[in-house]
Amino acid sequence: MTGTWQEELRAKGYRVTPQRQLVLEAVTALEHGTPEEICTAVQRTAQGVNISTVYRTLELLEELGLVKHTHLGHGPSTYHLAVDAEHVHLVCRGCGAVSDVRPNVADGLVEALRSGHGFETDVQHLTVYGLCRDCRP
Amino acid sequence: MTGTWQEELRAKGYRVTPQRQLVLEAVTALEHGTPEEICTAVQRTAQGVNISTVYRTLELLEELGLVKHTHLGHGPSTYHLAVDAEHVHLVCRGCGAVSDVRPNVADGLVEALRSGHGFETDVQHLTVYGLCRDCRP
DNA sequence: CTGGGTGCAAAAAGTTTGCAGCGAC
DNA sequence: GTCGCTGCAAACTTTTTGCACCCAG
Repeated sequence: MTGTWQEELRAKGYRVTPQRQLVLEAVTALEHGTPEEICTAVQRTAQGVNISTVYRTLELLEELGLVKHTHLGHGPSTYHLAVDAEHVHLVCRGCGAVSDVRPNVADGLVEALRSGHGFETDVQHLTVYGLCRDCRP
Repeated sequence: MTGTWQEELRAKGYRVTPQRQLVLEAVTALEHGTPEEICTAVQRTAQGVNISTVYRTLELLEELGLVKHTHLGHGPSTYHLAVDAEHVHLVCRGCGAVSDVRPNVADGLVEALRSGHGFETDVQHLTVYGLCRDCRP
C-alpha cells in the first residue's frame, strides 16, 4: 500500500480540497448513499457542497479506487467506500430493503464464470435481486 | 399455464392494442433492448409508437410477467422477454460487451442465500460485472 | 357507447457541462 | 502566480405525467 489518499491525490497532480474531504467523510458516515444524500449529509456539517461538485468528486474518488458505486433498482446510483465494499448487495423487490452479505456466497459463481467463460467477476459490484425472508410468499 | 397473453390481458380488464403487439414483437426481435431502441425498432415496421407508450407498455408487460428488465451500467434499462430470461447477464467493464450464460452458474449463490439469509434470488434479474476474457489483464 | 389507451407536450429526476472566479500549492 | 477546483446555471438524458382525443370491446 502507498500513503494516504491525500498524498495520492497530490502525487497525481490533483488537489486536496475541503469539499473532497467532506464528501469522503459523508460516504464513510453514510455507508450507502446516493449523490443527493451525500450532498445533504455534507450540508448538515458545513455550509454545503454543490451537487455537481459531489458528482465530480465521487467520479474522482472512484477513479482513485476509494469509493465504488452500484445501481440498486430504478433510482440513482449508490456510492460506498471501497474498503467497505467487501460485500454483496441483496435488494428485495418486495420491500426495497438493501442488505449486505459476505462475498463468499458468490465463490461458486465466480469460479464457474472464470473457468467456464474466462470472465473475471467484480464481486464488489454484485447486486442480487429477489425476495427477502419477510417478503417471501 | 393459462392461455395466450392476449387473453390474459383481456381477463384483467386491459385491452389488446396494435401498439402492445408491436412493442412485444420488438422486444422479441431485439432480445436485448432499451426503451429507445424498442421505439426505433417499432418505427421501422409501422408508422411508430410514441416513446411514452413504449414505457407504459413495457411496464404493463412486465407486470404480466411477459418481459423483464435489468440495469446494465449507467445507461437506460434493458428489456427482454421473460421466456428468454433464463440466463444471467455478464457485463464487461472493459469493453462494455453483454453476454448471457446459463443460470446454473449461480446455483451455489442461490442456495447459499436461501439457506443462509432466507433470501429467494431472482436469477433472471442477476447481472454480473467484471472483465471478459479479452479484457482481462 | 364507454372507459381504457395513445400521442403530444410539459415536467420531473438524475447527471453532465461551460464558464467565470476562487483558492491550494 | 498558476492552474486545478468550485459554484452556478443551463443543457442533456431518461422516465413520468396531465390531458384531450381515439378506438377496442
